[in-house]
Amino acid sequence: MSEGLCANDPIFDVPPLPTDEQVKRFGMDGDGPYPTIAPGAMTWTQLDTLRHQIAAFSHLCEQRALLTQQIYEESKPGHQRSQTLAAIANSIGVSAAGSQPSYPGPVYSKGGDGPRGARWTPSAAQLARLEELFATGMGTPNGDLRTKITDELAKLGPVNEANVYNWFQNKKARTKKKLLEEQAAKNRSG
Amino acid sequence: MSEGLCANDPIFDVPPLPTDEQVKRFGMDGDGPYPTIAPGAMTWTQLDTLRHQIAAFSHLCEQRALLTQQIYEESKPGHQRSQTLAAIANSIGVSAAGSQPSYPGPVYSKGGDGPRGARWTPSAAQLARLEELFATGMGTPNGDLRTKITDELAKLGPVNEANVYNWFQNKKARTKKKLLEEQAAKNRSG
DNA sequence: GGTCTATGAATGAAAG
DNA sequence: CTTTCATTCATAGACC
Repeated sequence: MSEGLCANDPIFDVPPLPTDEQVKRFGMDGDGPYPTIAPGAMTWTQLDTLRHQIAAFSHLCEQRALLTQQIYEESKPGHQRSQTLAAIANSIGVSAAGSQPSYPGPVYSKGGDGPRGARWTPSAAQLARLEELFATGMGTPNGDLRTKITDELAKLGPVNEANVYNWFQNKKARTKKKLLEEQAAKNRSG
Repeated sequence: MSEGLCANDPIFDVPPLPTDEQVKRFGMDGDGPYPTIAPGAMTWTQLDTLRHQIAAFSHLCEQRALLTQQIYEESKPGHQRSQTLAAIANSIGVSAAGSQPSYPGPVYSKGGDGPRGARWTPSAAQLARLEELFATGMGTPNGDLRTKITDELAKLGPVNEANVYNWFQNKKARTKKKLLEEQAAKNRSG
């Protein structure tokens, strides 16, 4: 049951869910075919529903991806009908990793105002992955985790750890700020 | 912990997960902050990871839905490609047209339909007050001060905190830029 | 229909 | 983590 979980090659591992055998032995909350052992713990139905939920979202995402691609393709001038999975995968993920990461050399040490380096712009695929990770509730990653994420993103285009760090910092700060502003706005209106 | 589950109007209902209190009383599998009671049952980490995974899928689905809608709308009449489409496509990793934005687009309008999200235009009275505040040497206001200013300006017309924040940011940057240009011009001539 | 300019907004990076 | 800076994108309005 635990193999359908990581549809998207997650950064962190998902511990395997308990097997049916384990559940049978130790029980959920007794609403299933198995005996009650730990009342108050997650029930069998809940666990099963979670699995379904994930499967459903996964399926939805997949379908929407196909649909989106199809609509997009047909909206182009000389559109081609057929769209292979490989092509879709290509459009979503693998873009040619281009040139150098181009992290602006720290400017502080320079006496005058030297020209700053060009700033990093996440590729579409990189942004998608970052958003996904953020949606997951992940905070600013540090240490090995950040390195791991950077490595993964590097397969999708130029990037370095500082970029990843900054992105999460900014994302978090701006999400929070937006929240506070909304609260203030609510006070104003109501 | 149990409220974040059904972010996207799920296909089927999810029974509430056990509350933290329940978990505390009856325990998961001991990898969390709570005592082990039912070894073999789902662990705290597993539960949490499931929630995160669902959140991520949910986010992806949401973005893809927006994209689909945008593409559809813009396939009508002679609509020009909007920044919104590019931004969303960008965020979920679908490569938008041949145009390479090279810069992630902002999203003015959050919703798909309804009045197109128009950008704020300060009323004459608001602008006067803003200029007045800026003339006192005030920098970009934050926190309570920004809320206070926003409240005051709100009496003169529609405005929100982000508008105030942006106005000061832009005002400062462009004032500074103008100064530098004047100096440069002076150096050239003199 | 154009393009030009002023300006609101977004965001990576850096400073505090 | 919070605040600020620098740069860029995108749009409204003026004018042609």
